Amino acid sequence: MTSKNSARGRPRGGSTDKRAAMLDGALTVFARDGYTRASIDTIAEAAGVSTRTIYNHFRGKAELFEAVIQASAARTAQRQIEVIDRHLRKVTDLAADLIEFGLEWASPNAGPSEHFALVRQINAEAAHIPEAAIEAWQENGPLRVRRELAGHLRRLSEQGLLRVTNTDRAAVHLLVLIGAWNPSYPGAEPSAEEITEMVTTGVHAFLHGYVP
Amino acid sequence: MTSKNSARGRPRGGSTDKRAAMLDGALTVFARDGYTRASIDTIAEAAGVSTRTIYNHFRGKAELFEAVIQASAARTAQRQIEVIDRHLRKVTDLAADLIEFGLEWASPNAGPSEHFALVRQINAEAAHIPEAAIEAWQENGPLRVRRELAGHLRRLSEQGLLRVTNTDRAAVHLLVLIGAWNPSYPGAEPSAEEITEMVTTGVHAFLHGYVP
DNA sequence: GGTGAAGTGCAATGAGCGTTGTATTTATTG
DNA sequence: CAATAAATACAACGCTCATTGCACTTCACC
Repeated sequence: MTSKNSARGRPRGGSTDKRAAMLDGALTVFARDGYTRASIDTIAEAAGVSTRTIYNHFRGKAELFEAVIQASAARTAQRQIEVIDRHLRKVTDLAADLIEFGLEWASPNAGPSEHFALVRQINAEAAHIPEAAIEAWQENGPLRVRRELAGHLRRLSEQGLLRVTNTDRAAVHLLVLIGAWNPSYPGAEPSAEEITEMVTTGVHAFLHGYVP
Repeated sequence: MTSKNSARGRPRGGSTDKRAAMLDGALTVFARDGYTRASIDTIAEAAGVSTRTIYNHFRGKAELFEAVIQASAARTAQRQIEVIDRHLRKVTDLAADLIEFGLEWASPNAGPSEHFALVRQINAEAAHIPEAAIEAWQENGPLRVRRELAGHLRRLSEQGLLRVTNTDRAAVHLLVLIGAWNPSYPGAEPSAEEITEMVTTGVHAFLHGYVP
């Protein structure tokens, strides 16, 4: 959401939601331009704050970047876990429920697409990010989500609906299958029909495989 | 150094393998540091040439980057297609052959790991690369490889060993399954045992799925 | 041996950017 | 209203880096 100060005026004075605005603006710029290309001036403008305020809240660009990573990962993981629980808590028709889950999972409104652009930046920049920050991000983000999904798969397996030995591996397989679409070029967003086709074929492959 | 004269247009004064050296060095630096962070001086040092020579061969940093992308994609696609054909031309035991294919596919000696680091850089930088360059890369690289794999899957389907309706989709599914491992953090290379487990479970999921 | 293109070393230019200091302005609080 | 903390505008420093020009060297080939 945009803060009370975003468009044209000059925000002044003491308010503490500046931090959220800075994290939001920095997410936008870091996701689009990457760490090195993103400039503090651009981030400050996107956040509606002055560059000096950024340095009053964070020790520097690197610390801001790590804060953005943690914040975006936590928020996205939260939303993704909600999607997982909503569709897999009570399963009546396994294939249908998995497809509905996949559709909401792959639809862009589930999580901000900026977050996934940021993930691409992290994957590219991983060698220049402190290992502790990477591990914290993995733990509070992808790994946490994956464990949640793995738990549901284990339960479904105990109910006899699935045959899973390695639940973590199965969770990874399901996630990559419902997210596997052929991009004409990176950055192109799939259409609604492409998402539907991707999810249905992915779920079908996850359930039955390709052997007759 | 070894002076190698090829039949291609030969320059008068110096040796022509300077260009290959520049592309190699630039690949190393671009893959590790990314486009923005990589400096021309670092690339020149890695290639064993002077910075001025780089500007005598390429109009600038951007053109060098695009040349590196095309060269690395073409070379890697060539090797990957060889791996595909070698293992899938004659299939005796489908599961065993797919596993052997996946093992060589996922082993780092198949293609230089620098190439995949470069791909991560491309995915992150895609918004700042001319669309024509992205499309050329896709066409001569990933899409070409994927079509080759899809052709084999179609043949196997016609032989009754597989049941594939959308061959391109199936190729994507196979590739993501044999490459789906849980990274503790990006950049960590999987061990030989982890690769084996990843490939075998991936092939098994591709063939049979997770439903009893 | 001479020639000319390719390669090299050096220096300089110019722009962009992270970061900091300082004086000023605003909003909150007692 | 006064005091205080937060936010801002402005300017400056220092550094990195892409790019270019120029003189010089090297090497293949006539």
